[in-house]
Amino acid sequence: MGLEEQKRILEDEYPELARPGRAGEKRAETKRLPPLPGAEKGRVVTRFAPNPDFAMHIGNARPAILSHEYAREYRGKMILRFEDTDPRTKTPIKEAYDLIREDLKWLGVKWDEEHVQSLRMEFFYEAAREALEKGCAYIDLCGEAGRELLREGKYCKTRDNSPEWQLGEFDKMLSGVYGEKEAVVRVKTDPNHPNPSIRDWVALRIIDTSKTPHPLVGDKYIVWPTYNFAVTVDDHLMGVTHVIRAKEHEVNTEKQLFLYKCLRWEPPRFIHIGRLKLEGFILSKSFIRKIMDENPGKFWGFDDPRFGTIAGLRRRGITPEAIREVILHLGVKHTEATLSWANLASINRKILDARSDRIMFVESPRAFRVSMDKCREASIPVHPDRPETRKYRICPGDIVYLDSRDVEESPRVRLLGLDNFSVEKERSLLEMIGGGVEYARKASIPIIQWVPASRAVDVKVLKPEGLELVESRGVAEEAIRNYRIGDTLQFVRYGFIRIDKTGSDVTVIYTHD
RNA sequence: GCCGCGGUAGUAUAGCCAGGCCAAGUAUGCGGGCCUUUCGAGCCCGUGACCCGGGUUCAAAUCCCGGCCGCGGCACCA
Repeated sequence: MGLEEQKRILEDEYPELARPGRAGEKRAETKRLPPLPGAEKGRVVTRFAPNPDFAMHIGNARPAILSHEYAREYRGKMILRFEDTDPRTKTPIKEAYDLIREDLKWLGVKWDEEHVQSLRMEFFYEAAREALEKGCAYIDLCGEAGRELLREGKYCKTRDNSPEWQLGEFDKMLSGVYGEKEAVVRVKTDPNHPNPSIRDWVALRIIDTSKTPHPLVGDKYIVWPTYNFAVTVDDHLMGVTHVIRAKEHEVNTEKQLFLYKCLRWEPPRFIHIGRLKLEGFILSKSFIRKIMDENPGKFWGFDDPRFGTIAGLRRRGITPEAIREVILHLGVKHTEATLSWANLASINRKILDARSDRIMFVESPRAFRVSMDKCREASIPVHPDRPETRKYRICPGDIVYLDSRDVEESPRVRLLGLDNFSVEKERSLLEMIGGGVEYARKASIPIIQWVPASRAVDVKVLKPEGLELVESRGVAEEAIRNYRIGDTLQFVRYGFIRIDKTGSDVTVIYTHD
């Protein structure tokens, strides 16, 4: 069926669809998120609560983007809260606070409020006193034995002491009377709960910050809230209505509900989503740390394009729009999802296509002398959707570079924007045969990219493949110098790339085809 | 081992709560075609799935039970 016929049928049968549309418009109608349970317009408060001990990866981006999207959809607000209450085993990294802020901004996630838990310690102490006073929590002075007792469904006898005693002991904890592991605040749940970790879970513990100082507050505090306690208190204090977090928190939700109930706080709605993996990429913090340690010099840092970190994807040329679209498409499903690279690349390609200028790049270049009757001007479109072109004056005897594979595959080629030639490999000669683009089409002569030798720039292409970075070299039109680090381009018939380094030669990272 | 959650095409997702309009929609992938001075984009056509077994019902992807498989959790981590 010819195009005209297709158009006619479309217009006859579906006139409402026949209006010319652009790719962007189609994407605008991306699927909507399912409604938030119990949400009221203007009263939704969500939060994204990362631990600043590492850069963000695409898995963390999921709750961040969903929290933002829902807040926006319901005209509510979103809170960014750094959960840095463990200076001992998950020590926060000072730089990570900014890295996360940067990544979020880049992803288009805008937050309305920001808090840092290590700067809110008084609130946690206050809440602890309230819990102690109301009999929702107690001080466990049994040390290691306390945990053992709970494992057997029993508990430390201090559980039954009066609120006055509890408050008194809490002050002693704060003033440094007890060392690590000697005293701990527990929330009363059910000492016989089938899940032992839920039995009277720990709300605050002592961390000797003279040994393991906190990057923000040093050794100012020794009594630190645990994740579950800090989260519950802050979600309540900040009026969070909807918590969207990974499903590894399901048990935590159950723990937290005991506190909400005892303190008569209204709990938010909890939505648990599955973890997200990206095909062919490593996301795990610990694994990234490990391979970086084991292979000094091999990786570039958090933003290595071989990692599934936000910074890595950015450096590779993935757009925030594509990440957002993919994540919204995933929705709030409970199951684990493995994002296929092909899918991400496809969405990204459509976005990049519109905004990436075209440059001719030749991999493994081979020089050919042009043989023709007179000088000619070649016009290379900067972008197929726009009229601008780059002009090259090519004269008999000039040298051009062609991809050696292209000349292997065909005895005749059309140099894009110039003319048709027959290839004489032995003499490294291109003999003009003319005939225009119509002839090239009809005769199935491949239209290939080429680079004038007099105006070629050396280019190094780095292609991430698993844990390797495959390097190849070639030449590109000198027009590549018009672009800066961070710009994306399409190398004609090669793929999309992002400029990573400029200098005497140019280093680019291969994004995808 | 113990607790919890889930299983729709190669991948991802819609539908499941409120059973029929679902011989299952969409994206991507794959095959074919159109268009095009790129093997890109766009357009058209095609391909391909309800984990298995029982039950309830006039009717089940949807509800119930069992099995299998997958995932999460079982910290004084977040």
